[in-house]
Amino acid sequence: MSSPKDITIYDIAKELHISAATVSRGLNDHPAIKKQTREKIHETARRMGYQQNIFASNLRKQKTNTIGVIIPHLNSYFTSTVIAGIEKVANQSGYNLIISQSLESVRKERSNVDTMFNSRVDGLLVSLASDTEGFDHFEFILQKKIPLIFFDRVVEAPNCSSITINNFQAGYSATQHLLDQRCRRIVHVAGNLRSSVYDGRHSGYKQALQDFGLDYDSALVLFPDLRDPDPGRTAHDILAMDTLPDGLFCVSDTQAAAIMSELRRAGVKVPQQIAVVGFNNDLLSRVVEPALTTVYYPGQEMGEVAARTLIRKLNQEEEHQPNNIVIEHRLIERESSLRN
Amino acid sequence: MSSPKDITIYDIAKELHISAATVSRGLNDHPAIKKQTREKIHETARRMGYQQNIFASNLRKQKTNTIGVIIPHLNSYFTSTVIAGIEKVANQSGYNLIISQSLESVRKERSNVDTMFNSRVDGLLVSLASDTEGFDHFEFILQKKIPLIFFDRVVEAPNCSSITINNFQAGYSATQHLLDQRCRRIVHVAGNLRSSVYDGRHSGYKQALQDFGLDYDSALVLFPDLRDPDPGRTAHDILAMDTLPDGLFCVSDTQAAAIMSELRRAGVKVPQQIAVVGFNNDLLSRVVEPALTTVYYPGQEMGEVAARTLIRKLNQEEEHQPNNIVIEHRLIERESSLRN
DNA sequence: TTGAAAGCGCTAACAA
DNA sequence: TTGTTAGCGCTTTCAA
Repeated sequence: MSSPKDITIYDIAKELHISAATVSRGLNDHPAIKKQTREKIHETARRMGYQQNIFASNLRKQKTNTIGVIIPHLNSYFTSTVIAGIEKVANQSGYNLIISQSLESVRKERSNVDTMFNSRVDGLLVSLASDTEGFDHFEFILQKKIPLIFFDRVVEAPNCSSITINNFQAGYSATQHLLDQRCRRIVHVAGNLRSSVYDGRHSGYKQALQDFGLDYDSALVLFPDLRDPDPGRTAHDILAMDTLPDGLFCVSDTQAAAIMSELRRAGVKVPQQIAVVGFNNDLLSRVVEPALTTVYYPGQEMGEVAARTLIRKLNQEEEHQPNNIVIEHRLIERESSLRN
Repeated sequence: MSSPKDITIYDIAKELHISAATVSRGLNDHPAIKKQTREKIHETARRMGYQQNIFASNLRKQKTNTIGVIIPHLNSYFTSTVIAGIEKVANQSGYNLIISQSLESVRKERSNVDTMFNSRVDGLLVSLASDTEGFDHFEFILQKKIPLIFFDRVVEAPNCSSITINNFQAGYSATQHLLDQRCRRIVHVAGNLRSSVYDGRHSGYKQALQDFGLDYDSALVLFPDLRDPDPGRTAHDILAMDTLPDGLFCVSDTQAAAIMSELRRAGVKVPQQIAVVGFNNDLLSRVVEPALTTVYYPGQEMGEVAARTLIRKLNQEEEHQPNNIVIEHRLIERESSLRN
């Protein structure tokens, strides 16, 4: 774990002919310690190369100053901005992070929760795997009174706050945008409807059609496997439809971009024949051709809000009224859907 | 940190009328414990909802079973495959991970190293920020005898193994490929030359030109800020050149894709007028149009090898002969550079 | 303003 | 095969 002999507070105490308790207080800037003593302690600690032993401290304090973060995938622009936001707030408040990915699998998620628990995280920030159903693998976390907050992909749970966008509204306005562009046969490339975000977007799609007086046609809703997406097949499915659709609303930019690229390879004109809307404002949405219309929502802010909410709860700053915080989203119109 | 009263080995011991030491041994499957006792211990532990207190264990064992990983950015396909590889091997061997990003800044990297040290990681896996020069902020890690291994973006350091690809060769063959495609005026969009990977790729580019009998022209080598890339400006710089180049070798796919998209927007034909080669085989390299020729190297494997090497060292399985492991790379030819 | 002392939960040397 | 015991390094109560 480290070199033969680490410096402890006892070494400092001996050096200064004071007690270890005083050294401990001095290092933690306890107000009862004389300023002069405190400074001497700090200086000696620095000189001797002292490093606190967090384990001893944690063991004693019954607190780890660590926040666990469980996310479906590291591998996206959105996720990495969320984490940057969490990290920023956490570091400001003296918390460390343990991050792990569920890779969209409940099984892995379950084991992640266990690991987090064993690491005695003070609190947990979770965005669910897309095939997670139910809440049972979090029950014991709540029983142990470990604060738990969901973000983005959430689940209704007693006593848990959540940070989301209004996915229904986002799906609604994405679809409405396509309708405004004179699309009448709109394919929705959906995600697992067990997942709150995909369910919301799908419902929004449905409602927008209905409000426009169009029938919902389940043949137009596709469910590719998000864990192992094969945009080639999805594109193929679309091309094989009796009547080609004229609009495409995908739950992610990566899906949208990949499918769009396949469609164009097959000679389909975007947006003239098929207008395309993605989701997330991923980096690639600006790079593909045509640039993707997409729904933007601020990952960094979502991360910051989630972390701040958790830390407030950890500090008991307020009665833990669990509440649902909704972050703003925005449709960004680009060439992939503009037909005028 | 958890509910009022956690179950400890003493509770189990009392329940079974045996000693805490026996419980500890039983839980750790110590061979000296009778099978029957061991099973009884495990079962009681499960029944009572026992969870090990890692801090007490770490404190006692002077070992954390944790590996620290410092990387420039979470936000790329390559990085996330590397981490998946590290995670796989680490979990198999019972190690946990602490991950943090330097965001391409030495300052943040330095503080990450400190945090890792304070968390008493058993070993450290590092890919350097692009502006890192020198090695001083790792000195104390080595002094404390914490095994340190670099991967991808490495630095010459005493007693440290490293896992890389041959960036010189990769840069060489990317450039050679462009020369084969009849490019004679090849722009290199480089990275900070302090960084091993970018330096290697740049040298390879240089050497390939020279071997082909072309002069190296520093006006053709651009250095965009990787932390805040503005491909618009880089593209603009290229378009403003007296003679337009006919080839483009970028140190990353994201750069290549973004610049290519700008160039095409300005009416440049790719690959006919300018052939483009990227690096990393990022997800987007297959999605952009035309698909990007790129250099592939296996992130997952790099991660696995790095983790395996570190764990071997931690287990002292072999004399720590520091060595340089080189992973294979491969040029993937796609439409963005094929002019025939 | 400081010190003495107990104990957080676990592991391992030594003893039986 | 199991138990006794000490101690990892720190914080905090109580006392001075």
